[in-house]
Amino acid sequence: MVRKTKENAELTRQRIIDAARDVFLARGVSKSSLEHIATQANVTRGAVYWHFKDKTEIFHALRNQVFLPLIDRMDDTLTVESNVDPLTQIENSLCDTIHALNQDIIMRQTYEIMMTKCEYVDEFATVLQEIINNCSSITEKYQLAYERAKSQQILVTTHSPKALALDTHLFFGGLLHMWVKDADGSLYRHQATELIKSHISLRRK
Amino acid sequence: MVRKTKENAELTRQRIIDAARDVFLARGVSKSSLEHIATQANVTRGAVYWHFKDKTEIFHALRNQVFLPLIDRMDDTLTVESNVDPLTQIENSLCDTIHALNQDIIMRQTYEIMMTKCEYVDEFATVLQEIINNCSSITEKYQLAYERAKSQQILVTTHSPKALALDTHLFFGGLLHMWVKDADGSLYRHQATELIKSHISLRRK
DNA sequence: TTATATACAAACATGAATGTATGTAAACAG
DNA sequence: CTGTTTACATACATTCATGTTTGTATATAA
Repeated sequence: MVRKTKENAELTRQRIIDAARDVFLARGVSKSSLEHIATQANVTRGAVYWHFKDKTEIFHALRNQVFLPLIDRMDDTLTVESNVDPLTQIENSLCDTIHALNQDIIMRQTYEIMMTKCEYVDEFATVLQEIINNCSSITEKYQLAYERAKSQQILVTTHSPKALALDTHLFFGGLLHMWVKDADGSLYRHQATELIKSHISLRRK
Repeated sequence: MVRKTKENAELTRQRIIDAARDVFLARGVSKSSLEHIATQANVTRGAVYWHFKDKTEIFHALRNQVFLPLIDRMDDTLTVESNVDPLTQIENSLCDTIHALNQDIIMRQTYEIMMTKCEYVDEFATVLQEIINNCSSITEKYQLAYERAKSQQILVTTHSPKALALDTHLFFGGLLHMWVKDADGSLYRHQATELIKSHISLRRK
């Protein structure tokens, strides 16, 4: 009953990734065995080992499916020439991410895994560096936007675009962490966009 | 060669906790076996099981040794009647925490374990709730301080103390996360206090 | 001084998880 | 139509972690 067609094989590969997300979320990455994942995907470990070298490879596939598109998206809202002012651009970028988290279960679960169900040691330690690098590039985008805002004279004059960019990035990083941990939504999720707007309006002249 | 005196036993207990911190940091909590911890502490698993029920109990002992004093300390800087203005009080509270992180290896390592080397599932899931609760109470302290600042008319008038408190808390949460991840210190650690001062000065009238 | 509880070490039993090796039916190429 | 490769399932070997049990020397209480 084996030897599926190519498309069918790709489908089981995706099923394994989806299963891994569920299992990682429920048991944490390190306590998830490949047997758990295989069972959840209705296959055996044989199939898992056929498609992936080990758990780490599944983890990266899982992560990339969500984060690679996301980075592109943030770039879009921030760098594209648009008719909205730069401060609104930043605001939109942040709100857009929150909106995406609200809509997309997969994205939500993936974030939760990365932030509270994974230990960044050994083979996962490199991910931390990737995260740092991403943060730096995002902060630069913020800074550029704030500089545009400054030249348009809609920005407070007391602070440098760089300092404001870092502050915004740290604020949003913190918000994401609390958003994820606030599972019932009562503390942060329900007012996330308001917090963002408030944050941005604080630096509008 | 066994049966130490009471003080001596308490000493090995502490040695086990210290060993666990090292091992957790290097291998992550779930991949740390009690054998690893015992070896690092120069005892056998027998000693570990004598002092602790299981790994979870070591984890909590580890955590409490750092976080219980820390919470008290934050309360002190924020609530004590002092001669500095409330905005400076908040600033000092944040800077004080950063300063403590810089000075205290144990605190630094414990933070790192909690933020990047632990999976919050099963028995650790309750810790997440504790974290949320702590966050809420800290945010309240910020809010009270901002309200005092408002009544002293040193606060920007455009934003509510509550919104500012949340923004500050999210900023600082984000900063702590990046501080911990920025192991070589080049990106966030070296300018942490400046970022805090900049953050606070943004809301000074 | 002796009995008992303490503070461990050492041995044992069990259960999992991993990686690999082997088997196999069906897709696909020629 | 047939050989080969694909996409898995199954079986095997090994390692490792856990919890418990038992042993034991010594501090300590009575």
